[in-house]
Amino acid sequence: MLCKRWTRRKEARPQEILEAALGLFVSKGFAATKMTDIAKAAGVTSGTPYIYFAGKEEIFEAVMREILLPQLTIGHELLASFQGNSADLLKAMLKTWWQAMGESQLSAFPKLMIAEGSNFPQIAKIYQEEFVTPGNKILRHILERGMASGEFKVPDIDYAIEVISSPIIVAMLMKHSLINCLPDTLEPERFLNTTIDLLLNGLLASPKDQAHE
Amino acid sequence: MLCKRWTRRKEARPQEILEAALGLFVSKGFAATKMTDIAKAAGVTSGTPYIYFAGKEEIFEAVMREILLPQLTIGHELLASFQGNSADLLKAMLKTWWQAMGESQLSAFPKLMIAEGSNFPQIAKIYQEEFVTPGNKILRHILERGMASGEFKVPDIDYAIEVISSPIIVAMLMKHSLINCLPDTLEPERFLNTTIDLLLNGLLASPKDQAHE
Amino acid sequence: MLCKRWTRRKEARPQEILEAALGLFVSKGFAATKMTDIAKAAGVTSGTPYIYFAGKEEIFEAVMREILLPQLTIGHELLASFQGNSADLLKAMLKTWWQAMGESQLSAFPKLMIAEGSNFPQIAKIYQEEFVTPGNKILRHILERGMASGEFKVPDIDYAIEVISSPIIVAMLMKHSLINCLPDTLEPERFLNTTIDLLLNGLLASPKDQAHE
Amino acid sequence: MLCKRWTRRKEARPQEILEAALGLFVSKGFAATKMTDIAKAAGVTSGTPYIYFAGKEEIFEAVMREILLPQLTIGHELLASFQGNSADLLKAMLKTWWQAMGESQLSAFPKLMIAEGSNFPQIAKIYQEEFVTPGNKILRHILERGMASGEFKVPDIDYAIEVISSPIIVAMLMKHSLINCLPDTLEPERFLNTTIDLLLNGLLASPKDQAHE
DNA sequence: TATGAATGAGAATTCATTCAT
DNA sequence: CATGAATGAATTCTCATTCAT
Repeated sequence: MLCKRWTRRKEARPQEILEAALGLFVSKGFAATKMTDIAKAAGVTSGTPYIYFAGKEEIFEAVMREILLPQLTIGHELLASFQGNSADLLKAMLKTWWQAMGESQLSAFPKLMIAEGSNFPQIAKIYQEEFVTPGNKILRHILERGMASGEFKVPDIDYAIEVISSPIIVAMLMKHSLINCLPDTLEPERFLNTTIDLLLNGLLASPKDQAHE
Repeated sequence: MLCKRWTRRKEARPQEILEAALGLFVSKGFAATKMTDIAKAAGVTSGTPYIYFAGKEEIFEAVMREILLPQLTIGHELLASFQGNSADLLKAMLKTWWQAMGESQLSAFPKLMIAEGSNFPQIAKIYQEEFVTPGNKILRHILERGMASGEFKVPDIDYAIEVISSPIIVAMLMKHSLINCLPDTLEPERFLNTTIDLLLNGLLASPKDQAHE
Repeated sequence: MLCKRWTRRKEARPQEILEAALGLFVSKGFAATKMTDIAKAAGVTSGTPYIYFAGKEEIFEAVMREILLPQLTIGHELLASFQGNSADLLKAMLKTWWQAMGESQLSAFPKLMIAEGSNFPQIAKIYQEEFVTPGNKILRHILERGMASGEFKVPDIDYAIEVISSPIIVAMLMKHSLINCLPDTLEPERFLNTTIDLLLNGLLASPKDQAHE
Repeated sequence: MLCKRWTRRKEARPQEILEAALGLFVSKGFAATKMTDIAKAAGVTSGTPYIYFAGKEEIFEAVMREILLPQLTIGHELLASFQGNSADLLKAMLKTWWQAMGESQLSAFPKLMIAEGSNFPQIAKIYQEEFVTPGNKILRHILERGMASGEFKVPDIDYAIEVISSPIIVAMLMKHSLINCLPDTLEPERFLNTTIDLLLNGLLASPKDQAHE
């Protein structure tokens, strides 16, 4: 309190505040996170966040812009560089997303948006337009690639995109909800593999399965 | 003072309050719903809900017990009475669930539990134990039925259940979140059909597809 | 609720309500006693007390008038009929008061008046004028009787009255306060005897003591 | 918004709040004192007391700890330093107590504890254990000193303590109750003198009295 | 008379935000 | 820039009282 050992680079402050805020939003939700807690977690006092941000909502938005949105580039990079068939690309993409988001604090974002989205339409809009839609575009690209090569047969591409992304989204939600949690805890590896297997091969037993494996 | 008081709906009151509450929880979330709003929406004044329920949380729980949980019987009835192959049973079950929940206000429950579950572990527990788990059991039953008849090939049944239920859950969430909403609005029929097609047949083009259709 | 076995004499209602109220005031205090509780304890429903009394405060006043004040006659009767020396009369009077009030629910009255008196000056005034003052007059009468006979030597009669009544009052308060309660519980017999001994003989050791006992 | 905010009394605030609270508790009782009143009386707004205290009950407890309990040391100091006979010590002690409590706002404490003790057993316990019991110990000490020197003859020491303290307690109660108040107001000097005279010499006229005066 | 559902003013408490220092 | 004490609007919940039946 009285002694700050080393004078902080002031330019780091906003980033520190955003990281503190993300951690708290993740663990307690937006409404239950007090500004004072964010300040404390960032090592400053209650008034300081207001120097950099207009209020709690703006911090939420900034967290999204500064921390979440940059993750999309990982998907684009994978898409641009991937060599191989489309099934493997889809697998790789889902795994990449899980690693980038599911295994980090960012997995809380779907929950946050679902919980608070309707209270903050402005933020929901940004999330939708700058994260969900681009993400869906990547998926669409993969599906079209697979269809073009004759590898995939996609019944209804707009909706298939939603179906394909659902399991990953649900897995992220489960990490932050107490609920839905199978026996006890989700094993991501098994979950991802099962997801990919089902999405590629379906439930129906058939010659294809034998052929494929 | 200046009132009509007592239009003698009496024993209907609790139900009216629960319905009003559900409507508000659905549209604004639990935290953002004020007790006064519930009262007003039910056509009473602020004190009345407290005659029947101890507080907001208890209203939430009652909504779940009185309105959500009874829906499970629909699934059980379908399961008991269905004659036909397992793929058709799965289709029928997903359609039934969508009709019972997805097309009613109950579709808000997944959202509510995700948003508020960690604040009300007691309620989350009931939801999990009395709704999710029984629902999963029904799905497991269908999968086992299909496996026994040689119709299904299920990679990892515990996780497959989660994967299969994910699209429906996500569809419900989308109805109440502003986000994720493809172009504009979800067409449930197309969504369901796509879901079922993908889950049964997978994405991969193959002889099976031709065979099946 | 639905069946009242025997139709109550309606004239008994107000009295029943007052007795129920006294019991609750005694055990929970005035503020913490809800009108609904009084009604329930009297075997009627929440609206009924209002047929007979204007409100909670009026019930309090009525309890005092109907139940407490009549006790004073016991003191007057003792005073009128007592034959013997004044020390014995004082002893008898203190014991009588203790029996009439200390050992009944009425012992709660001093506590109630102390706790609530300043919120209900009207009631405090009645208590003062119609109970305390007459009680003090009785004591004064006894002291004057003792002084006239040469039995008592009273330093300052107005204040002596207060001193003499204090231990009984405190004993009543202790019964209703959790506090002050010596080792564990007060033995009224020992307390009264000690009070009387001290008030008559004082603490100082002296020839008088030997002479007296 | 339109404020002076912050006249920087800072570390004085808690004390100011306690003093404001004591004043209000004294004049209106605990239940009738609203947090807003305390705040206003302390010159702050409604939220400020909650910065320093968890709620009304904690303020009550703090008032007792910070303002009442320290008074006991006065009694201990007198006991330790007094030279003279035990009757004079008893007189001195009663006068000291009256000055320390009876003539200050602290005289309201017996009333507060009687009125609210049963609603706050925790606080009543502290009052009993840290104030009443130590106070009684001091009295016991004086009585034992007088008995050892042959000056006092005490019939039943446990109960005598209660009898001896009763008049002072009642006097404090009278200051805060509207009731019991002789003609009009109590003259403490006369009350104390009468108390001491009666407790030492008793009512009975006898040779001792002549001898003593 | 009696009922008891409903009223609604009132009190405690919380916390995002401000601004004197 | 940073502080952190103070603000005060907002919200939950209580209960004495009313009055349609």
